Amino acid sequence: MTRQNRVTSQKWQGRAQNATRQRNNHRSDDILESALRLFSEQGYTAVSIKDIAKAGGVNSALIYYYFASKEHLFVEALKYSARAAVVDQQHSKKLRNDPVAEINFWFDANIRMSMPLGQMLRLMLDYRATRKRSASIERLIMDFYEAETSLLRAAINRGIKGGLFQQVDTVKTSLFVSTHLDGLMVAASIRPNYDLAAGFLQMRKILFAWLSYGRHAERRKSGVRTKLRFVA
Amino acid sequence: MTRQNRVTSQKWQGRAQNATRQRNNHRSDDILESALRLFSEQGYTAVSIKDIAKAGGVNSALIYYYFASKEHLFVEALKYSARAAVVDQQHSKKLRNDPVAEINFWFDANIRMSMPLGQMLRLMLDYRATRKRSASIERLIMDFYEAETSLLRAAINRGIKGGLFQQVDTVKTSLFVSTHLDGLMVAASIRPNYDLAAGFLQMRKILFAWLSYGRHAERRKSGVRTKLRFVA
DNA sequence: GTCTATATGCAGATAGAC
DNA sequence: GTCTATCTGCATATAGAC
Repeated sequence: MTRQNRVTSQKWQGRAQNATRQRNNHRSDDILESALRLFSEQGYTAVSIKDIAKAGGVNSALIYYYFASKEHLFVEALKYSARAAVVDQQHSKKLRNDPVAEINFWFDANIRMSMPLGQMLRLMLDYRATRKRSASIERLIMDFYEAETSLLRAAINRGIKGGLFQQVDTVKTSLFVSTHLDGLMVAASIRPNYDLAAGFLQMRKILFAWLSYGRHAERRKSGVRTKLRFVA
Repeated sequence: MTRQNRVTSQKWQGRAQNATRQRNNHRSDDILESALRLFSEQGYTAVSIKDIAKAGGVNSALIYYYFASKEHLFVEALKYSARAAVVDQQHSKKLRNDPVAEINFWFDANIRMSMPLGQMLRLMLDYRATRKRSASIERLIMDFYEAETSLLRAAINRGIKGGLFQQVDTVKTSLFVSTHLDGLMVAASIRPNYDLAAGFLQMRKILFAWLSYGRHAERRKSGVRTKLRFVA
């Protein structure tokens, strides 16, 4: 590693730490956003530094002032996309006593965030392709999927405890949904005219069927008539 | 298009037609297999012609004797992978009167073929990234997904007609499964230590729950006690 | 911080001997 | 059909003026 690499790397780490508290919208952000978009659209090797510079309206040499290398820029773009793709979990807290509404909210949030989610997925796939495993990125990926499913897992758990859902394995069930989300993203990327919204709807429908699978007989016996709000 | 391009292109088309009847294992097949493997592992732009030549044990110039360009080689590798990834549908015909067994067989076949399926998926994603839409490839992709789901759709249909399954939308349901398959493939590519077999099992479980959702009460009333072979 | 100019290497592709 | 040798251009990355 050259002297300049170390310097640039440290400088960036400093900026990254500040990024959360102060919203300094610098050229480096323009670069990151262009890089994220182009990398997710065309893949790492297909995109040149000059492409990114052009798209971001900056000089190509300036990229090397902010980032040590193309590789480094890619990693920072991946981190950037991870921050952008985390689904906002604030608004769902008021729904804590209604698991069905909470899960519906979670799906809506994922539909809204499908663009950054798809971008991040493509970058992660790209990352896996060429580059050797880095502990920090490995951690980033795991944390992302953990954040993605934690709300869902908690909501299902509350639903089970409240007697609304059957006793499913919450870890396996939320992993199932998370995997399907990945499937929706790639299907939307690959298949011509794939209806992403319909895909989400179908997933929700089948998930709720699964969660209440076997509950019908009981409900009928006990005379409880829960309205099935979630059936489309 | 230069003269050589046309010639090479025609020659290849000739070879491709013969490929089904006579198994002439030529250098061009070595090249295709190496190309498929490397493209699926590292992506189109990350792999050089010389990488492919080295992996296939041939001279890099020879690739241009068999293929007009790197682009052409990629497309042929995609076609090659599509042929390799089509799930064998012959053995399932004897199961025609047992939809559950047929669907279980279908899942097993997909697990067995997960490697070529994953390869093809990654190539298709790569194809979408840079290259402009080509009608023949567009067709290839649609045909592939049609072949993937047609057996499943037919089996579900028979299950419904036989009173085994509830009246689901067979198109939406099989699209759901197909989308989930994509999700399983990318999850296995991206996530560290992802358990692909467990993912398949969970999908199957939830699918069968969905297919018999609402049937329990009826069965209980009529006294029919179908053994739930499909529950793990 | 931002620019111009450029070093260096490797990629895709071709010519032509055998 | 298969090889060696090579052309051409573009990519990453750097030097250094302002």
